[in-house]
Amino acid sequence: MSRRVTIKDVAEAAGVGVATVSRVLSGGSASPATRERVLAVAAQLDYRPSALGRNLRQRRTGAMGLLVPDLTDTFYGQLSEGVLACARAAGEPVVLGSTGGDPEQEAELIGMLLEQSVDRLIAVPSGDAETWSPALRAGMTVVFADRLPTEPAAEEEDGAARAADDLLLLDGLPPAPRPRPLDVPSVVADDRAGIRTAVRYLRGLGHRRVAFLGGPGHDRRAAAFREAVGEPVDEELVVFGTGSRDSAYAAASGLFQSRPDVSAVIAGGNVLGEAAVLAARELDLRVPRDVSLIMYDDVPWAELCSPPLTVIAQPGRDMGYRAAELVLRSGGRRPRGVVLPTELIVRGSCGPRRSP
Amino acid sequence: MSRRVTIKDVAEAAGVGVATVSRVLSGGSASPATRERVLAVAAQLDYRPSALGRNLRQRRTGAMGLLVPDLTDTFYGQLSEGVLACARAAGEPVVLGSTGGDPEQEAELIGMLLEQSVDRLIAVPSGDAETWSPALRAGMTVVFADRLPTEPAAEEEDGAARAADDLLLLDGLPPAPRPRPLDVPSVVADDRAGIRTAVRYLRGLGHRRVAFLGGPGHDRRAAAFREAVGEPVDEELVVFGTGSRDSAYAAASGLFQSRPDVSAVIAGGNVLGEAAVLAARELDLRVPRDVSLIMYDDVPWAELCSPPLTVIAQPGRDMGYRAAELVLRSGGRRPRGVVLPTELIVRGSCGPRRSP
DNA sequence: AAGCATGATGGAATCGTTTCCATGAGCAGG
DNA sequence: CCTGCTCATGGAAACGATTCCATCATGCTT
Repeated sequence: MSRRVTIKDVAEAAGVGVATVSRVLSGGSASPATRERVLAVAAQLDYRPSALGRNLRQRRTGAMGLLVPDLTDTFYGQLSEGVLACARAAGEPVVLGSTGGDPEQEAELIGMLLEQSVDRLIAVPSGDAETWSPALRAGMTVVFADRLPTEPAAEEEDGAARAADDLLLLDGLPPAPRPRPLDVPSVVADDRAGIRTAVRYLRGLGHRRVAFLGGPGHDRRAAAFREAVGEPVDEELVVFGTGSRDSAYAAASGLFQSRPDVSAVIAGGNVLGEAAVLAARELDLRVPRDVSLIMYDDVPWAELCSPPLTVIAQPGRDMGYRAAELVLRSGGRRPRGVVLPTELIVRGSCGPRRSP
Repeated sequence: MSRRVTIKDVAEAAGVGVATVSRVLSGGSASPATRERVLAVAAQLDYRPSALGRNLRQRRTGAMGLLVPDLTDTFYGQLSEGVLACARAAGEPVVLGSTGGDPEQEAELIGMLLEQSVDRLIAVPSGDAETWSPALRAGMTVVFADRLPTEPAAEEEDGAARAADDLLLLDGLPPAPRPRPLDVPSVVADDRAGIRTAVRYLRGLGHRRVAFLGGPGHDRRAAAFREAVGEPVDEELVVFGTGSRDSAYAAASGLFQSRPDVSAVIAGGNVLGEAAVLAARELDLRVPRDVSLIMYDDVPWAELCSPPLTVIAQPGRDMGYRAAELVLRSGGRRPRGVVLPTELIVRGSCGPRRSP
């Protein structure tokens, strides 16, 4: 097989120095005549610059990293598509990793990216600030999407509303700046508004016992839930799975069995929603007759369900795209956080509370 | 910020040459004393070898490429998870691209991977042999998953059964070897068996007019369908969408409207299945009373549908994992093609044909 | 004891690009 | 006509690893 065509070959064939070829190809200054000749020769030789040489010289990979918990989760599929779209537009490759929601795997993947000199990363974080400090210390430009790292046991200041507070609302006034543990931009959904709308909607249907079914990384949503419910919430009504489908199912099933008085459930993610539907069916609870259900993520199959699922839609694709934009525009000032709006899409999985 | 620790730093700190450090770190020979000292110094300095230098020297990226049509499609999410799992086990990064099912984008992404010197690629191909020849000419190790590239208008030899023929059946005798246009290993599902089982099952329920609803890359499945049906099949009953959800919906809706006599449909992928359910509902066709439905891919939400969908399950995750294994074991002899078994999972979307 | 084999070791070349710097040509102003 | 400036240009260094090869020490054989 023939050797790869290098810049040197082009230089020789065009009768110029390698420096000139490099300049022409990367838009530096050169006389029109030379430029044309070099371009012609390069095209004729089918020369493709090797990213390897460039990367080494510039001490960085062009690539951006992408870390998601699970590609099987449609929402992360959407988010990834957004990132990929933006990356393609920018001509950058994307190095993908799936953490399985496990901080340890996440840390390992971060190490791998570091070794690859990937210096831009979009992540749906699973670990805490400690997991992320190596990346930040190494000077990586990180943007979090969908979630923020769990805060390392910070003393509560004023309760639930805290975590969501210090983000620049997309179309609101910037709230008083308060230092965050990690100074990393993020792109997340407006969980407070989303959950509030959902809770109000359920309240309007007469539901008093509303439960929240969450997974890893849904702390902010749970907090928003507590806040929206207002009165001190029965903590038995906030249950968490660990991320796997099995554990989500167990959590949902456990909730339904231990608390038959809940008449409505908000699921913090589509995997949880799926589990809730399955668990309800298994326990002969009819949706929405016996229990109303609202789930996060407007995945395509929400409409196929029986009944079609009422959802809190968050723009997964946009989220990925904007996160990628943010990570690309690493120079200059950029907003600390972007909050994307959610939308309650009412379908058929919620009904009025039946009087017991 | 402090400079990156290089192999030279380690060498100096340990009082040895860089060559020795390199040898120690990559398992070459060295005296126990030196080895220990180097290791200690490296650990203390928190030295991480840069992939950049290594890659340039070895003229290849460690990374493996992964090209799928659409991450929003749960099946490709599963497949990707499989690839990622294997890659992680091998300690290799994965560069991801989403082609949108568009040969042009695919070609572009191949070019990008070539530029990155990614020399191992797992792909769900969208283009034909011509799209793929640059990659192969450049010496890339390619493994196709889920599909084979569309054959460039080869003259038919013996009709439908052809494409599926020259693959080494996983647990069968190797059929007579016949040259294929592209000599690329592949991992695909046993579509012939899968479709045959599905068709027989529907036949058993009394259905005579069975239609096939396909998308891009489902040619082999369509061929298997024609073969399974046996008698020369009404070509109006084999309809194709172009890959988008809209086009899938249009195809399904068109089929139902133009041919009210079809009593059962086999969808070649979960996006098509979804479209079929939606279209049927829109046209007030009840599943399975008015029309029976079998769809490819046992995605989690198949069970949530109303009624739960009978599916042809193919092991997406395994498919990805095995493809990755194949691409890693690029040295030595490896099977030309691996065919993974499918399984008909009967749920509730098929019923007996109603006498008209 | 001399010669030879073996194994550890370090210097230097190499990979393909970008970029710094020196050089030389061309041109305008004095 | 000379000086100084601009601009195109090419040589060479740098990036950080691997790997070839020469060197040297050690131990064993004859």
